[in-house]
Amino acid sequence: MQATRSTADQILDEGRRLIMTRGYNGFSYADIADAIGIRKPSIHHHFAAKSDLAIAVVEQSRAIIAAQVELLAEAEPDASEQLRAYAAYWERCIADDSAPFCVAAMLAAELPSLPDDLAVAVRGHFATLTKWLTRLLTLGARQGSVSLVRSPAEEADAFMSAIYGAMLSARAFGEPARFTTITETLLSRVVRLR
Amino acid sequence: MQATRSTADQILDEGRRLIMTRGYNGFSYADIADAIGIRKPSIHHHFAAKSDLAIAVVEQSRAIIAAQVELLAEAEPDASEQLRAYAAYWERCIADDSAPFCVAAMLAAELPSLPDDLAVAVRGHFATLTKWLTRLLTLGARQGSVSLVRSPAEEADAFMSAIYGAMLSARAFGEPARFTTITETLLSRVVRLR
DNA sequence: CTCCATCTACCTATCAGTCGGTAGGCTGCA
DNA sequence: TGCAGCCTACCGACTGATAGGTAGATGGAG
Repeated sequence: MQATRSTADQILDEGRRLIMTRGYNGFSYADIADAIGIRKPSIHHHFAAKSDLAIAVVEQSRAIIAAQVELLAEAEPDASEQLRAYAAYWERCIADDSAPFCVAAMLAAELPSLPDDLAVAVRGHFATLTKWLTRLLTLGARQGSVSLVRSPAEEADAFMSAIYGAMLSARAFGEPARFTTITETLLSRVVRLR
Repeated sequence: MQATRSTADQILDEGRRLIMTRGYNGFSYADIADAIGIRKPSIHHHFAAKSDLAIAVVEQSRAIIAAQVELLAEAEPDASEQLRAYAAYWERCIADDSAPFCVAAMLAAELPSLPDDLAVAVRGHFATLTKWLTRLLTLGARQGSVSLVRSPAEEADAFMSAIYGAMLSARAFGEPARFTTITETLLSRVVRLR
């Protein structure tokens, strides 16, 4: 274990930050080079093409989310609480500005202009996320802790959309707190009182 | 009235199309020049800077929406029906690919990297839209056609977020129909049955 | 003659990416 | 022990393409 992060990891971190704030078309290798104090060609040594870096960022995000989801399922058997925890996770990220936007959501908006292989990775995230949410809502309906007016799959899509829309609103108004208000409104419609 | 659109209008139209599909950082004056068959510097004659063009696109969109909203209020006094009509408007746009994404939503995602004057115009759209939706939901609650669990302002934010999130989902999955499914789920939660 | 839209020609800055090369660490072998 | 051979990480200098933007000439319409 080394004290400082590896160069590849630093590039990955800065790449994630830039994609979240400016989007794929809004940053360059020069930005990353300046930020971490190396020269531009050195980045190509670690990530041959810009799309390779973006794909690595997306895949890393997916791995982190998958791990979080698994951890969450073990720690909290109640589906509605898992739903809350998912929203709370994004709340924290947006409030402390560590992740003011979901990487995949940002890239989804830019999808029509992205390289094909990157687009595939982005679509993969959405497929995985809706699958998980669908399972979660199905479980919640069985447990009686969430109330659905539509099929679990349709409600999962609507829930995910609302979360990502809330991120957009928070950014549009420059008010991170807006995310919290919106998701609370959302949850108060879906989660059954006990 | 002339048979063909003015060059400025053609530039505006192509600019709107490009912002919707690729975002502000995803297109150039060269793209527009190619699309409408003029040289690049001719665009500068009509819109001095790229940000001026984008601002014009946003302002035009806001004017169109304002006119539509006014027309809608006259034609349909029921708030829940106006809400449905608003969703139906976007459904049509996304289904026929004439406007697969809201210009302001796309720009909102890119906000941190936009020129200041453009950012102001974008934020203006969101302020106007939430104000209208808040009024509409207040009216709906009074009429008894919509059911709110939170304040009209909070519900308006949540509704708007859900609509924009639905656009993102439709794009992420490459399925325009997804927008319809999601907004129907949304409306079924808000609009009271009679 | 004037004005306006458009043009050609050009600018500087930056883009992603390539090239040849170097510094230094590790490995295996004599 | 010493050294050859290879490796990773990084560099300066560069490429062709493209970015947004400018200057000044041209040509047609009122």
